[in-house]
Amino acid sequence: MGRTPCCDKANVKKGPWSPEEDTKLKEFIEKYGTGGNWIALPHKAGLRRCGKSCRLRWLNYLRPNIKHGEFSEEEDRVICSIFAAIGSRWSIMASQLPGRTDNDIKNYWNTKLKKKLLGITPFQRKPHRRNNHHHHQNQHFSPSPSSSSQGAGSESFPITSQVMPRSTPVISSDFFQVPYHQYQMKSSSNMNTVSIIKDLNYGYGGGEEQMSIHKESKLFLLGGGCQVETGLEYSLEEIKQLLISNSVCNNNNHNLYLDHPMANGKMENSKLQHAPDFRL
DNA sequence: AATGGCGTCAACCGCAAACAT
DNA sequence: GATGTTTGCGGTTGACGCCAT
Repeated sequence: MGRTPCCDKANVKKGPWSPEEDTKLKEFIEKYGTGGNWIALPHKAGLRRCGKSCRLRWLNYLRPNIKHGEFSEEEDRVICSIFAAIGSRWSIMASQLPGRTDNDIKNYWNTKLKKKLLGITPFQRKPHRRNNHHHHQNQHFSPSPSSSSQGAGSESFPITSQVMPRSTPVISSDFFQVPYHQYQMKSSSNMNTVSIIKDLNYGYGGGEEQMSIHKESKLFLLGGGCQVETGLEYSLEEIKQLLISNSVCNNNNHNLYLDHPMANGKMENSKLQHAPDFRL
């Protein structure tokens, strides 16, 4: 029994959206809303598109108040902070950055910010001009020599309050796989710190709360059955070191992952299964 | 001028969680 | 509680444009 397809793949259009399709989708949603059902929406709106595709187009591009163009240093900091704390949780980052989408942030991280942090200078090129129906999107990050390593070692990254609801036990990126339970991010009175609180209500029932921690990088707090709060302050230099060390692991085809009940059986996560044994 | 390499970004894919029945 | 459906997420891919040769 296979997975039921979300749409009739033979009859849906794929690839870039035309301005006409954009208009149709936008007008339909503005008029009727999504109706709580993306799967049915394209048919109602007269679009030959998969519901998922419509949703993505709306969320990443058409919905109001989407911010395109260069990221500010403040936004860089937020992204770095969250990445250092919990890894590639793009949607959480997006929730911290009004107008930014997870896709945007992911692209920005993968193409620019990561390199920027590692000291690779990716910004010599002039910004691209995209093709016709994407002309409106690119005001690329303009290279700013001062933005890459300025303040390294002394600056830390502020972040505002956010509860993080998801419970996937392993996160990954091409740089990292780091563990987390469910955490709450708190801003402290000192806006330059990020606090992450482990959610006590979230548990795997075993009482075995041991986790492997990247000690040097202040990556995570340990539970041991009680709530622990740790103020995390990441400097650019620390994040850079983190990237480098994980990059090394990555090059050796090792991934970092947690020593945790979910990782030791219950979890049938392909990422875990493929992760070679490399425990911190 | 031609073209191959590379960077960027929108969009797709597959998986797991959340929700509905 | 079991099963089916939809949504949300993160990783990956393909198309496109710029740049160097």
